[in-house]
Amino acid sequence: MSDPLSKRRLKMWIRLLGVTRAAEGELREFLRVRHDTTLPRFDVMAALYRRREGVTMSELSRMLLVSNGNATTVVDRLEKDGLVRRTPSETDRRTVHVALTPEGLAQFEGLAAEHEAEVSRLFAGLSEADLDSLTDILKRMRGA
Amino acid sequence: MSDPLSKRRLKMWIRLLGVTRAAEGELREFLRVRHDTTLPRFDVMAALYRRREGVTMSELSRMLLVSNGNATTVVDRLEKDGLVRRTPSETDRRTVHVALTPEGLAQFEGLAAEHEAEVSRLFAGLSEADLDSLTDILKRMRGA
DNA sequence: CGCAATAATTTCAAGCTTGAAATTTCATAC
DNA sequence: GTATGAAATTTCAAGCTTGAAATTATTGCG
Repeated sequence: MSDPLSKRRLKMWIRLLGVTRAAEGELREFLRVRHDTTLPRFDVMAALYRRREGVTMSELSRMLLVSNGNATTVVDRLEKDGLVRRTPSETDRRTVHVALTPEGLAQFEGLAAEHEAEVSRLFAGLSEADLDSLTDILKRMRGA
Repeated sequence: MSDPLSKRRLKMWIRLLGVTRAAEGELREFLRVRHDTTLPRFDVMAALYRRREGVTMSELSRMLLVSNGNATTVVDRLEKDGLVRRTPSETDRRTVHVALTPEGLAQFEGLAAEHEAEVSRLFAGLSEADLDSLTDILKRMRGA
């Protein structure tokens, strides 16, 4: 199992983790300093922005790859701040729909463009060709 | 700022985060189920394994890209379990050296090969050529 | 129908993580 | 040599995260 290919995959994973953590750190600081918010809050709002009609708690945690309990607490805090709203489902009383409030939508729209610019700045070293091959590889990694 | 290249970089980042989180989730489960440990504990032990002579707390948190306070608490727990040891520096009384104990070393060596195999399994879809271009791109992302 | 299995969500304890403040020690510039 | 600033570590409060247990609701099988 410790063939050269396996070792290379391990080195790649360590490198990948380093790049991701460094970028997350920069984005976290950006969100904190410039917008007084956090990465998990941003992630939830971005997911709700993409699905304007709202999602269930389970869908939300699947989208973000976090546990149900985690989604609950982040949504709790956003709801207390008036940025998202829970609505009980009409057809299934176990289910809850979450969506951005108008305030949440407004805040996110004020954030999104700057966030995109920050991400673009972080990865300014990547050309179109880099993005082509990287995207191709990432797609195949996800499937594996 | 919202040119097509910027949008592509953002999509790539979201995809990258997805791949990383999915892999982290699998590794976390692997460590929990098969070795009764966690990702941050593993990360610390792996860093100390690479630097067998020991590192300072500051070096450790720089290596892992975590805050000093975080390194302190993870090392606290590992020390309580007898897997790492703190030693005061002889030349600078502010500084502390951390290193694996013999027990820590033995445990990590029992873990390392299986961990590598698991990582390799997770990224089995990547060929040598993929690793070439991916490594090249990741190197340039880190510098940016 | 009745009930067992499944599903959606929340709750909970434990651990992780950050960023800021506090503590102790060292370096250096007068 | 003394004070001022910088550095290494820990502490702390707050928030994040997990995984398991608890709760409530639905489904489907007999």
